[in-house]
Amino acid sequence: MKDVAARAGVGLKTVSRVVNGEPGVTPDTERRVQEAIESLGFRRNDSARVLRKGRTASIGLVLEDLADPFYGPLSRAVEEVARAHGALLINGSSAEDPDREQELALALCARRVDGLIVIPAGHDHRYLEPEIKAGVATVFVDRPAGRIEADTVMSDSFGGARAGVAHLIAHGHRRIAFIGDQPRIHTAVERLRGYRAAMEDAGLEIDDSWVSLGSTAPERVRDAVTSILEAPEPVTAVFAGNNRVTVTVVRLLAGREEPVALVGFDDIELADLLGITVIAQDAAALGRTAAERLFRRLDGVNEEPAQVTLDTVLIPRGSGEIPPPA
Amino acid sequence: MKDVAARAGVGLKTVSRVVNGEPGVTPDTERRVQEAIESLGFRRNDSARVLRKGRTASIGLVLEDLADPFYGPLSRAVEEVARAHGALLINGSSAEDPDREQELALALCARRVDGLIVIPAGHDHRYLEPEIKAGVATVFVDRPAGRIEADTVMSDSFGGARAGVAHLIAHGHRRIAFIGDQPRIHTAVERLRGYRAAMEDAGLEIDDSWVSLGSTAPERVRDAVTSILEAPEPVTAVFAGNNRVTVTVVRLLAGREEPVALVGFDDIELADLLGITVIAQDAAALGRTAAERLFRRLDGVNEEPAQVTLDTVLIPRGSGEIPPPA
DNA sequence: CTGAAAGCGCTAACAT
DNA sequence: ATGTTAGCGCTTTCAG
Repeated sequence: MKDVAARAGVGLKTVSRVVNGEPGVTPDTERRVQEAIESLGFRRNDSARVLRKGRTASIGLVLEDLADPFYGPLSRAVEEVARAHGALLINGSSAEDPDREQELALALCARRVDGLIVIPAGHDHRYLEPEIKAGVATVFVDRPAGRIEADTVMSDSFGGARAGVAHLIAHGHRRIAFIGDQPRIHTAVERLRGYRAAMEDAGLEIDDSWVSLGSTAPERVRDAVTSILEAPEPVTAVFAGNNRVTVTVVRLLAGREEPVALVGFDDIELADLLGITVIAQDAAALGRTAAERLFRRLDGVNEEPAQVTLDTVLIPRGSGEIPPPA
Repeated sequence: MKDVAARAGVGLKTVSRVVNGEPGVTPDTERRVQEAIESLGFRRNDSARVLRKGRTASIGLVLEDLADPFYGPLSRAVEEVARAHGALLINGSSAEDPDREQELALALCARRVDGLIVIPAGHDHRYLEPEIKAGVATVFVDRPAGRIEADTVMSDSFGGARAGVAHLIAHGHRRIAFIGDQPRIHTAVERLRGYRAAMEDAGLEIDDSWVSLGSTAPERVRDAVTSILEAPEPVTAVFAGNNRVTVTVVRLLAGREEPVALVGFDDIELADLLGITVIAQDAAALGRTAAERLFRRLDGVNEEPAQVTLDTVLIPRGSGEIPPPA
């Protein structure tokens, strides 16, 4: 910038004005400055600008796994909103590890992102308190924040699971398994709660052996489902707690003789062709809503932290409408 | 930091040393400084650090669509490598728009990312020349750079498509359609070239009506496939140019009486269950290789820009082994 | 309309 | 082992 000023024969501030499109520069000087910029290949150093202005025009997104198809549309929606506000997106995966989540979130804060969208892996977010106090707008998505008050945007896991299980019950099932993610994950527990509620609504007893929470690794899910289906009095239907579980269960059921009904939480690509009935949540809406909340805060709106819950939709495609064997 | 120094009763540099884990500080003073840091809730401002050090410990990733499942594993692999090098990932989608690609890439450069990984949307990357000269390590992935010399990591689109089409021919097909992405996309053209080569290898003539390049929007693909299949002498097999095309074609073929063979470029989740034969590329390896190259450059290795090509794998699952009607 | 000087928070280089 | 000084490249403030 100094060089540009020298070359154009003007003061530093004038260059700054031109670069930022501020008023108060003669068209003529502006042209000279532009020429100098071109010929020097100058490009403003945003780091310095940030240091001075205090705002980075970037937001951080901490998610669980960049490669999980569920987060694709979510990230994209966040990006879209960020872009509309002239902000860039910095993101990383926590891999479901609370320490890594914290490390990432704090690294983003050290970069002075203006805001933070977090899909929590851990249950204690007090480490973010100083940052939030220091002005980093923060919104939690998909799962609630732990031990702090903060904006949260989630899907209705409880209601969705309840509706899904009720659907199976309506189709005649009485013995229904629930295979979910690890119990430390909030949505897993909520969905299990929904399952229990639906069973209770119908006056059905749950056998403990029908319920299995744990890693979504294919082997674990396979073992769980197999042992449930191979019991003396096997279940006739399975409710799968999320997209990864569903995929594994579908593979498993495909190899069996007797049909087993299935409803899965989360929609999956090509689920229509495979006839998989699902409870779909709108990942893009989740991201969009969170990002919009974030930028509203950045624009100075000062409301109480709120919990927003988005509805899920039951999409019947066949697997959930299979009746129990006669 | 100043405040911390004051509170701990030490000099500025001592605090800096503690914060950065540099040697030359008594355990005792270190403790005092740590206490001051804690009680003040201090966190280093990386913007200032960047300004001073010239390195941001962050890299930019410009891809085409954050939500495309193909880019999930790729981004994740890049993130993994970045993380191993202590760098953060800033990313954005070009939405296949060259102007947006440029805007994004330059915005990232203005943030002074150390390196840039670009999945090109455009064909002229001379706009990056000053940046590269200024030291921004740059690697192109999935498609080649336009009008500049640069590292490039790609899958073998030509060879993959050729093998896929040869597979169909080996199963008896003579009339094979090619449905691909827009002709301005390098991989689309390469795959078409592979198709032509395989046909020529087998001494087969191609009817122009069998080939259709264009948007991957479901409507466009549907129209293209329908018109090809409804011709007087329809094709007996389809080669789909990428994951999005494949998905639409599968949906379409599912609704038909007479079986049509299909091989698709790119693997898809659940393709195994649907029995879709594909040419799989290793998206994670693409990202990993690119990122590793990038960091090798950042570590000062100075080699000539190279073009790396990764092999694809044919995965037979049924759809590609359907023989033509007798 | 334009410019000079101060300083954002940090680190490198050089004292002490 | 610790402190002091200068300056990274920009914007803000205030003076011309």
